[in-house]
Amino acid sequence: MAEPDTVTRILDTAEVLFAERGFAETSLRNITSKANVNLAAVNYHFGSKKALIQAVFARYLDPFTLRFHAALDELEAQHRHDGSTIPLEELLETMARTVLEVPAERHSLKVFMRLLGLAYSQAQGHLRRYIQEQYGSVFRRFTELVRRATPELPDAERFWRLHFVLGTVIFTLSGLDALRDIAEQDYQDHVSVRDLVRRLRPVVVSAMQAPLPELPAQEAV
Amino acid sequence: MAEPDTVTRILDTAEVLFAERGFAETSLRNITSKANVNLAAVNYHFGSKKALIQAVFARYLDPFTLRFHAALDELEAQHRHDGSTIPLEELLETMARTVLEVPAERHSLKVFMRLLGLAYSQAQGHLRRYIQEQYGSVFRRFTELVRRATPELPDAERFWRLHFVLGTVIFTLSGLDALRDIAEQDYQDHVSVRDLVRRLRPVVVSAMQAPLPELPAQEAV
DNA sequence: ACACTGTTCAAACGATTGTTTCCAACTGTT
DNA sequence: AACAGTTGGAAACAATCGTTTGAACAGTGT
Repeated sequence: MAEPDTVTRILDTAEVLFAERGFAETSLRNITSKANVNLAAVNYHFGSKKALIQAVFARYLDPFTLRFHAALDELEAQHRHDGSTIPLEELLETMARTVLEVPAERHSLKVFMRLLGLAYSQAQGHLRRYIQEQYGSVFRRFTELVRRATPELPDAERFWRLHFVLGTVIFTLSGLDALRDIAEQDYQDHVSVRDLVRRLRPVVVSAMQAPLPELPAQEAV
Repeated sequence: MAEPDTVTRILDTAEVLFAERGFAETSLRNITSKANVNLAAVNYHFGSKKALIQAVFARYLDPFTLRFHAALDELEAQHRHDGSTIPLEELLETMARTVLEVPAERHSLKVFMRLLGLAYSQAQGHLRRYIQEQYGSVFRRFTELVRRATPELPDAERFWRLHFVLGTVIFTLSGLDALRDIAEQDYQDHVSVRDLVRRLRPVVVSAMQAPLPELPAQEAV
C-alpha cells in the first residue's frame, strides 16, 4: 500500500487524537510521532497548530457544504414545479443523510461529531466563530427553508428550537462512546450510529413542532 | 467589606476562568494572580489542579443533590397518600426549579451550566466519571421516577431520550452567551435564563413524549 | 518566654509546550 | 552533470506549565 503523503498523514492522525483528547491536550509531538512525520512538518505545512485545527475541520466541512448545497438544490427543484413547500421532515432527513454520507467515505462520523462538539464547547469560541464565518451561508440557507416549513413559529422561537435540537444531536453523537458503554451495560442495548439517528428522528420532529410556550412571565426586576 | 478567605477566593476565581476558557487553557498562575493569592496556595489547599477542578464542581453539585433529594422527597410524599404516580411535567419542573435555585444564591447559573458542558465534552472524560460516581445516585433516583411517569417507553428508549434532552439543556445553556448575541442581533430577542427555561419546557416535554421510532433494526439481541 | 499549629510567600524545579533554525536530501529543469 | 528550489529531519529555542521547597509569618496554648 502506498503511504499517504505527509499532509494527509498529519490530518488523519490529528483528527483522531483531537477527537480523543481535545485540542489543548494534544501536543504536536503527540501527533507527529504517531503519524511518523517530523515535528517541524506541522509548522511547515500548516503554519501553526491553530491552522492545523482549522484544516482538520475544513476537510470535513468543505465536502459537507458542497453536498448539502447540492442536496438542497435538488430538493428545491423537486418542489418548485408543483409549487409546494418542502416539509420539515424532508429537510431534516436531507440534512441527516448528508451528515451520514460525508464522513462515511473515508473518515469516521464519530470523529466528525466529536470535533463539532469540541468546537462548540471550546472556550472563548474562536473556533465556533471560524465555523460560523466559513460555513454560515449553508446554515442560513437551511434555516430559511425551515422557516417556510414552519410558518406557525415565531422567528425567535424557531431560532432557539433549531439550537435545541442541534444541542441534542451534537451532545449525543459527540459523547457517543461513553453513552454507548452505559447503555450496553445497563440495558443490553447495542446501538449503532444509524440506530441513534433513527431514534433521534421522531424526537427532533416533535421538539420542533412542540406547542408554543406560555406567555412570558412578568419580566422586569 | 471583609475579604473572603483564600480557599473561597480561589474557588470564586477558578470557576469563572474555567467557565470562560476551559480547564486546560486556564493556568494556576492565571487563577492565583487574579485571585490575589500565592501560586502555591492552590497546591497547599487542594493538593493539585485536578482536585481544584473537582472542588469547583462539588461546590455546585453538593448543594444541588441535597436540595434535589429533598424536593423529590416532598414530591413523592405528596403523591403517596393519593396513590398517584408523579406526572412527567412535575418531575421536569422540579428539576428545573432546583437547577435554577441552587446557583442563584451566590454563584451564577451560566457558570454552572458552562462547567457542566465542559465536563461532558471533556476529552477522556475522567471528569464525567467523577460526576457519575459522585452524584450518580440522585440521577438514578430521578430516572426511576421518570420511568414510572412514562410506562409506555421501553427502558432503552427512555435512557436515550433523557440524554437527548440533557444535551439540549446543557448545550443551550452552556453556550448561552454566544447564542444570545446572535439572537439579539438577528431577532431583537433579548432572553434571560428564565425565558430560555420557559422556552425549553414544551420542547423537552414533547421530545420525551414523541412517538416511538419506526421498527428497530434488531432490538434485544 | 517557648514550642507548635496552620498559612503565606518568593523562588526554583523539571517537564512539556509551540515554534524556529540550519543543514541534508531530494526533485525537476537546464 | 550542475544548478535552484522545495521538502525532510535533528536539535535547539524561549516560554509556560504544575508542582515542590524552605523560610517567614501569625496565632494559640503552655
